[in-house]
Amino acid sequence: MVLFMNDLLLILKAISDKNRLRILSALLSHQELCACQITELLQVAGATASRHLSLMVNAGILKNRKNGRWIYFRINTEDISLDPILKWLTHKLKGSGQVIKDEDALNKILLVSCEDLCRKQRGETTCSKNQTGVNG
Amino acid sequence: MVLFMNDLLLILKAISDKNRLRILSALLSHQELCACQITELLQVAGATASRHLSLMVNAGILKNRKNGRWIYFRINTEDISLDPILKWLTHKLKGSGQVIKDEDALNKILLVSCEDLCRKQRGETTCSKNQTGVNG
DNA sequence: AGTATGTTTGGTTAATTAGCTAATTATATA
DNA sequence: TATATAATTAGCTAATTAACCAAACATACT
Repeated sequence: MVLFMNDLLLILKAISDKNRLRILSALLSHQELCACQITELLQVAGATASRHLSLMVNAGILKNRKNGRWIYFRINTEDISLDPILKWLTHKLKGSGQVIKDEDALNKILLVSCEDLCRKQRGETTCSKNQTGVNG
Repeated sequence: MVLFMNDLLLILKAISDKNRLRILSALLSHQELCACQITELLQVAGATASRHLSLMVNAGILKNRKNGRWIYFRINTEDISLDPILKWLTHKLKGSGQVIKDEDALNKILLVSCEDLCRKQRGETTCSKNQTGVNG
């Protein structure tokens, strides 16, 4: 039960952004993803992905787990009050072109180790400088 | 089925704003409300309420009906794919202090005719100039 | 027809936010 | 202990958005 409308707004704002919806969609089908994998999927600066992720964690939608230098994110399944909206989103997202493209991209990303992924990202200043990678 | 993530984002953005969530909450318990009643509830300029309402109509969440000079808004119950999220929102909003306050305010607003409500609103330039009214 | 009036649209401003780079923090390894 | 490195935070800029007022539009009434 949410006593404050603001808590609900935190959740809603956390999912009403294209990149954050893409993160959620990715995690709906992959359980756990590293920050660097999400960075690679979105093709944004690592700091930007981190901002999105912490916003979603803050809203209670995601949880994270530290494993050495890597941090893995997953959907917060402990809060069962989120179940209905997650189910609704899953249904609404099914068939979306963006989701299909992301699924493809993710499968390629998952073939690369986090070490290699991060090394690649270190080499790039930002995604906007068109370089070939697992995603391009 | 939403083929474009953008359609879903339209819906999500339409409900991830405090004033729009208040509109939705009001319509979840009152079926149909006039633009001037919503303006009075939110205590914003008529133009501002109108903007919020048209955004929600555009997202497919609300429908409107013209009755003479008045325009009545209601939740779009024809799109049954919205049912799950409306139900979830209803549940999440239950007990919220803002919703309770709004419910009180609405009951007072509904005692006044739209004519009187609009006359009152015409007298005010904006809500910020503290005048006594059905809501204050 | 002309006037009154509820709502919407145009135009502006202030606040919010998503993105970047650079600096910092936290962890692993030489 | 020093270095390397994944992720976060700080600080900035550009884009978006919510609010206002004023003007336009649409409907009702004289």
